[in-house]
Amino acid sequence: MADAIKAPRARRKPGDDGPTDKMREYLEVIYYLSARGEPIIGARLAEWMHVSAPTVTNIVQRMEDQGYIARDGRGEISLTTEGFALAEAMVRRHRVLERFLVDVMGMQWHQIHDEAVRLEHALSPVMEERIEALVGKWTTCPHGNPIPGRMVGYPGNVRLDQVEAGQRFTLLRIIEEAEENSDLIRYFEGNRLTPGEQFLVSDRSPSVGVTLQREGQTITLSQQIAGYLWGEAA
Amino acid sequence: MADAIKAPRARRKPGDDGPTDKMREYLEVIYYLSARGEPIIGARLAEWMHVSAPTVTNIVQRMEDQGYIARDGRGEISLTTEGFALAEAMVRRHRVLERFLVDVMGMQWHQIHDEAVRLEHALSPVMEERIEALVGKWTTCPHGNPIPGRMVGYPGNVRLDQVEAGQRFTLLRIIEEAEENSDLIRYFEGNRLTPGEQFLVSDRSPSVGVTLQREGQTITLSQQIAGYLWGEAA
DNA sequence: AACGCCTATTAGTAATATCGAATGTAAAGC
DNA sequence: GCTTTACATTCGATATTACTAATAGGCGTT
Repeated sequence: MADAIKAPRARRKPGDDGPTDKMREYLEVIYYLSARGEPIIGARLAEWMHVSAPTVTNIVQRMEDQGYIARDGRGEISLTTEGFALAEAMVRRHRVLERFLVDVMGMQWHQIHDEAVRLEHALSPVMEERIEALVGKWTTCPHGNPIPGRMVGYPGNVRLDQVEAGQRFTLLRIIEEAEENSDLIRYFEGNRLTPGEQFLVSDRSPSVGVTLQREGQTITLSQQIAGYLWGEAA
Repeated sequence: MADAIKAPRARRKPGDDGPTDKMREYLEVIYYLSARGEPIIGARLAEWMHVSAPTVTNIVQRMEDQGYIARDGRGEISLTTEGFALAEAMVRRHRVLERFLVDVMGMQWHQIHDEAVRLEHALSPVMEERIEALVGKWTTCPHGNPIPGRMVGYPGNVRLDQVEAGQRFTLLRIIEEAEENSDLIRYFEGNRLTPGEQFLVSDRSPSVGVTLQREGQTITLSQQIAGYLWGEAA
């Protein structure tokens, strides 16, 4: 009867299939960390994934066994060729989805990251293709992060927490690390700290943070928050 | 850092939370079986879910413990009030999603059931509300099955395999049981066996099945296949 | 050198979801 | 009445994802 044709299940079976959904999530996070230039260690992954250290050890070991990541002597993690391809595919899916959620579904800036995380493991290739078609020309996600494969040589690699006082700064992207925190995203949106905006960096110090000027408006951000905002300085 | 606000994970934790995603899937299937009027037993669930009998026993017992279903002396399953509400919410989500996948995403008839199964566990309430808004006035899924809460007193409760020869039959719905099989759905679509179509039932016998006439076209369906097509007879 | 922090790993446990094998049970057929 | 078939269950096992508690290494400060 109706069990003649069987749709493949999302969840992986026992041993030798592909990476599990969770592994894909970890790969995606590793991609974000390496884009930020931070050392990729278990403790960082534990923070991102909101899990304990042993949980990370466990999964990381399995991912290493299956050849998605490698580790040097000091435990630092890097993506293998295969792992990188998988990670990039996830990131692509995530950012295209975010664009879709804003443009087609009419969702709000601060809602889309979590929703994309929910959905990105549940899309069939057909659905992914339809979404790609609907987002059209866009080359970045709504927060300004480049969609892999749709953009080469992305600018915006200057971190606001490293811009000299007196320089002009054009905000181009709010990095993924900040998107986890929807209150923060709401704050950015409410204060027009969005891709494309320009500022004068009037002051910077490790203790106070970064002070921005624009049309009579003054915004002071902590060093940490400023590190989430990347763009161009001139 | 970015772990201040934590999005709730889809997957359930230990004991006392809500039903797991898998339990929700079983509840949905139980709803379909009861709509068909079939006895709801473990073996049917095993077929639908493509799992072994022990797997069903395991999950069914946990669902009973948690009060979503009840069983009579002979092991027949029924939904509790709470289980029914959960099941209906899943079915609603599924059918609205199918409509969305056709109308908004431009997907094809035979693709949408599987895709909806994938996605229906990954939608946030916000996303669900946006999808509802986009499908507008519709009261049924693309296969003609009613969306709970959007339709009362649905007609189309006559099964084609029980229509007397000589009667006219208006096809109104292709039941969920058939949707699993995308080849079959493709066949229905290719032969214009779609909701709204009218036929003359020219012949019916247990061995041969049901024969339909329309504008010089003759279609013969097995009893089993005809049982997937519901509508009105006159 | 000793203390403490960050990090990683082991060990042990748990929940979920799955399996195959074996066993029981009840209805249906002969 | 015996057998077959369908169905349900128990048992033992595995994979994945998680936790806590305890252990241990490295590195910097006092």
